[in-house]
Amino acid sequence: MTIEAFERTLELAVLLREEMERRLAADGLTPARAQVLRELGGRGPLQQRELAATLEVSARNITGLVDGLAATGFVTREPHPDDRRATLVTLTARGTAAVRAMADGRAEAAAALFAGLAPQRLAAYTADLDVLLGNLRKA
Amino acid sequence: MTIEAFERTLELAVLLREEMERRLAADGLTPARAQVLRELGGRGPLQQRELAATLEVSARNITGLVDGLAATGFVTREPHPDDRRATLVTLTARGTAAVRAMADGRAEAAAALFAGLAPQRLAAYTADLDVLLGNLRKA
DNA sequence: TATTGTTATACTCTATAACTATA
DNA sequence: TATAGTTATAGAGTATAACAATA
Repeated sequence: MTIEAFERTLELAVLLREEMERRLAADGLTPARAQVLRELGGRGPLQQRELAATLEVSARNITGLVDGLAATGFVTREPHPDDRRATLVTLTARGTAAVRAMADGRAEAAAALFAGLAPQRLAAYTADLDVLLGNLRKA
Repeated sequence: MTIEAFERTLELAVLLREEMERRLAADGLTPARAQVLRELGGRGPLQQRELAATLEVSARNITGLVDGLAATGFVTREPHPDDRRATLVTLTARGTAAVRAMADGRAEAAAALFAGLAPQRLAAYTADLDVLLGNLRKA
């Protein structure tokens, strides 16, 4: 019964997304803006051009996301030292704290999600996901 | 390593959502509009009020979704026989065909997703998801 | 008075196209 | 000429609040 498993997988995806959005909203963030912060947290200051390429999104869209993050104090636009056309999107102290809080929240959510699943089952589940991810990437 | 399993689960959720959206877009539908069609397909004509309650979304939002579906020929607004305030959102022939196509597409996507997973693994995976769903609903 | 659905307004995410400043 | 980012414009999903028609 692949349909049964499929429906359940979709439901998990929906609930998980809602849960993550709730957590972000509590920090004053949206999913798209949070993704920008995560990139900056992992790679340091980035040009908008680089953010657009990484998130696979239009340059216009990045302008809006950075506008929002700047207005709420998570990032600043700094001049690029070598290219006066470019800006370097840079985390503020608040932005850095948010990145850390998101990572902590993720670990906490992970522990809560898999609570009560025996280590063997967890390992089997992870291996199964690899198969599914492989199938999805082929399609 | 719950984090590992968690990240993989999130990635599956994202890829699955993208895949489903691609399929819907090919039929000229968006996820929110498709959800309206699915409800109508399963339950017959519904008042907008009922759709709002089912999708857990504002009445204003339903107005917009039904506007879009009506403009693209998937549904019509029929007068409610007993209540002149209400409208009955009703599938057209095109809407009915889209519901059927979506169900077929879902079965096909399910088969493709779980290809290569032995029946025992599939059953174990489904059981594991039950645990995860239970944990999520508690939170 | 309460309910159904609309108009008014607003915010977020997304896109393409035209434009400015700089390379 | 090409690139970085903006303004202009548009569509989709979401929300609250005010309002008209009807119960």
